Amino acid sequence: MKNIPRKTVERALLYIRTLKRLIKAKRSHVSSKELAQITGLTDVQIRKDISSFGKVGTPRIGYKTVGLKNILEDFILQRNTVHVVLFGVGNLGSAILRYPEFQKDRIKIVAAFDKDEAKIGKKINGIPVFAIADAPGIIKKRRAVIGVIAVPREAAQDIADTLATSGLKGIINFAPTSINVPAGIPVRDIDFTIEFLSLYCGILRNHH
Amino acid sequence: MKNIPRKTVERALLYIRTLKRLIKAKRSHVSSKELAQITGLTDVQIRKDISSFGKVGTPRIGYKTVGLKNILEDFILQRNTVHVVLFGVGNLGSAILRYPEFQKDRIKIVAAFDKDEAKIGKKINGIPVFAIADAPGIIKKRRAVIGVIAVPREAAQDIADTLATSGLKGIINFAPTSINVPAGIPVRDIDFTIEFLSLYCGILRNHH
DNA sequence: GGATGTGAACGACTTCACAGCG
DNA sequence: CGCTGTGAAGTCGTTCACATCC
Repeated sequence: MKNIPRKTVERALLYIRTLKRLIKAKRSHVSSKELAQITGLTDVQIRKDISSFGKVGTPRIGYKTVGLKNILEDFILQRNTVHVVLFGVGNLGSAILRYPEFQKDRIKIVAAFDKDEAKIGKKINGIPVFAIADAPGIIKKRRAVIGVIAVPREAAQDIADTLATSGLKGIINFAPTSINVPAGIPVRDIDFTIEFLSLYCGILRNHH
Repeated sequence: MKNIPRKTVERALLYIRTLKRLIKAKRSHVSSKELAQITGLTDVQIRKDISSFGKVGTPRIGYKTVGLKNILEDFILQRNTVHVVLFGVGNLGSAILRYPEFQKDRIKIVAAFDKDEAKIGKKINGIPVFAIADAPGIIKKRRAVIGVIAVPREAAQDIADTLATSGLKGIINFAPTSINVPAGIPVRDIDFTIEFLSLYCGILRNHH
């Protein structure tokens, strides 16, 4: 099988989620057109995406919901559970620790870290909070793969340095700043300010 | 001036943020190369982006930090403050209400809404919480432009319908589901699960 | 006939190579 | 020279048109 483009992977995760819902609703088949309606994409795009995983649909009938879900999950996620650690148990960090959708999707936050003595030793939503100095050991012991940065901007780079040397394979960065990490460790920035402002710019442009 | 591509706009917001920091550090000029280092982009990309706003740099010297910041802000944001309303004062919603970076960047959350009677009438970080039924009136009175959906998945579509008929011009959707809105209202999905899993997929792929 | 699957055209964005200028 | 600015080439992703199959 060829290399799947990143965008296709992202949409595939969306298809998996949609298929789960359809399966729960006892639907045995679904067409690309219906998937398009639900996801807000086009039917061609969906067929193109799915075709990268092989010929799995049947003309005139569509895709088997269960079969397609399994194919996508096997190929994309390999049925693993993703172990995650989080840095920064502030407002945003706590909200992430309590985010209810992760368990359903094989994401497990296995530890949190903060510099605040008052928080260390506590549990939030069952997840223990440790001192930052303990991070490397716990990351290895709990087989964490992804690190989440939810600390204030000023502290982000320090944390990123810690992460990079602890064996984590990827970073989600909520801090509103670019962080420097060694090549080979992918970073996903989730920057609320940028999202809000760029949406606003788009609105301004459309109204001339 | 031509139409600025969306990606360029997003990066321009990043440049503005970086320039502010440089200005605070009393730097009068900066080269595309240095901006590239700080932001993690390439210098060519930065010159290309900036050139869409006119010829503002001087060869051999670089860009004037203050001048460039003003040009970008004027063109992109038009020096407005963006008024935002938020739906869903749960863990994530509360964290967004308390997010400290918004004020610095001309984003102002002017009201929040929740269906929970216990929360209505309270203030969080100075932002009042109202009943959802009050949304259309308050959105108009406070000139809100963007609505944020931070409610559970099941409630997201209902809220989206409310938003669309209240005169809001754009939506930020944190709920892990696609929402249907009338054409002409742009939606930005910020989907934690998708971000985590697609990062993980990329990691899996790179390690074969 | 009505759906999937796909090479080809198209479009958007990035990178390259180099012109221009202080 | 060193840095900006930019047309051209290249890359990536989407859309189209149509062949294919039950």
